[in-house]
Parts: sequence; structure tokens; C-alpha cells
Amino acid sequence: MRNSLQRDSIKNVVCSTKCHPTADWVYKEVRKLIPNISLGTVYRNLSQLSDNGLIKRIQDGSVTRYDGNVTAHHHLKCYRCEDITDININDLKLKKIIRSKFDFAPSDIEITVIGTCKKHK
Amino acid sequence: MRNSLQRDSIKNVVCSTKCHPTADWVYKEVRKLIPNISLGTVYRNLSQLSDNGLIKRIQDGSVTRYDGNVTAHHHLKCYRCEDITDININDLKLKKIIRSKFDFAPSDIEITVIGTCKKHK
DNA sequence: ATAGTAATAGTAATCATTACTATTTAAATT
DNA sequence: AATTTAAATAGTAATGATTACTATTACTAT
Repeated sequence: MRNSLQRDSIKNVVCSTKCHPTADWVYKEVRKLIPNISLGTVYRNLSQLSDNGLIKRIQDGSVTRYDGNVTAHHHLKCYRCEDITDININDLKLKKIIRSKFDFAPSDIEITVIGTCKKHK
Repeated sequence: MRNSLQRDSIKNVVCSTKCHPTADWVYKEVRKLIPNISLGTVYRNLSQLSDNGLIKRIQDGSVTRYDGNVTAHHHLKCYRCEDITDININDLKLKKIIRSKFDFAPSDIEITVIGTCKKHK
């Protein structure tokens, strides 16, 4: 993977927000820095960056979002404000149960909790 | 919601498989019974059925799948065979942690475990 | 400096899903 | 049983997100 200003900017945009942006949001932000960047370039680089583990791809219903937080974590999604928040949950016990009870070797666990956040209770 | 042969057939197709079918798969199956059914009818009814809690909508990456199992459950997804299996996990403790630690009122928890199933270990 | 090739901009194509519309049909009412 | 009403349908067009294509540009190894 060769250096490019476009990819650096895309990575920076994703990594300097906690809003779990969509490709389109990233496109609009990056255009402030590189006005003639192509939408295809944004998609290609978001894929490439997540394939290489430099950012994370997360699925929010049918829309794909990206996350600069690449450490293992899970998500809270408030259905009132639509905000997605990163949380840390110890899932070692869960992994153990999956292995023993279901004879399944887990490589990744995705936990999304839908509900109402403190701002909207 | 009025009776219709189309909707009944769609519901039957979804409920008599464990393969978590996509809209297109359902369309192909239902066409064996109703050859001139419209794809739009399949989409509309799948939405309607899941909005009314008669089937479940599940998100598999960017593709939407449907599940005739409407009881609370979670999923194992083998990345070798792509199979999705329903599992029961007691998530009461997790809900408690979410409430107390993150001050978040969970209404639904989605757990997807990605890994390799017993057939492919 | 040059060569080789990855990356880009711009655009077209794809694919899943939704919207539209004239017609059909379930089922409530007479 | 005939009539009415609105929900549902088939067929098709439109949408929106993502991917593919291609000529050109620009990293980087030699």
C-alpha cells in the first residue's frame, strides 16, 4: 500500500471523530481538504483501510459505517438519537460458552445493544 | 392486514427453512408456487411481516435476511460455509451491566459470533 | 532520470430496495 | 347475492449505495 494524500486524509477524518461516519459523510468532510476527490476514491480507501485493520467497518442496519477505534469493543445504539457509542465488555466468558456449548471457534464477537441512552430516558 | 395468498406463501417459505433467506431467495422459492408473483410484493410483505413481528429481519453484512424464529435469540456465523445458526444465550447479566455501567436502557441485544463451525474446524 | 505500477478522477454500471400506478381482490355492508 | 371500499397486487420505473472501468497521474524502487 503506497502513500497517498487522499488515503491519509480519509484515515484522519475517520480517526478524528467518534460519530461512526458513513462513506458519504467522509466524502463531504474530505472534500473540504481535497475539493476534487472522487467518491470512488473514498469508497476504495475505506475498504482498503478496513481490510488492512487501520479502521473498522461496522454495519448499522443496512448502512455501512466506519470507526477509527480498532481495539476490540462493542456498541450501544440509542434509537432516539441514533447515536452509536463504543463500549468495552468483557466477552471472555461468552467466548468460552460458545466454544464448549456450541462447538464453534469464535474469531470475532459483535454485540450491539439497542435502547435508550441517558440523554433520552 | 388483510389475507392474501402471496403473504401466506411468503411467510410459509421463511418459516419452513433455517437458512435465514434473503428477499431474492424467498422470491425464487415463492415463484415455484405463484409463478407471476412480483418481486415488489415479496419485499413489501417481508417488511410488513417483520414490522408485525411475524418474522424477524436480520442484517448479515450489507444484506438483509429473514428468520422465521421470532423468539429472542442470537447468531453464529461461520465464515467458511457462511451458514448462520440460531443460538440461545442468557443475556440477562449483560443487560444488567449495560444498565448500571453505561446508564443505558437496553430494549434489544444483538450478538453475532463470527468464527468457524464444527464442520470446518 | 526512468520505469513500473499503484492510485486517482470522472463516469458508467450494478444491485438491492423502494416508489408508482392501473388493476385486482378480500371482506364489510347493504 | 350484489355492491362498495380500501388493501394488495403485478409490472415497471426510480432511487441510492456501492462497485467497475479507463485514461491519466504520481509514488517509489532502481
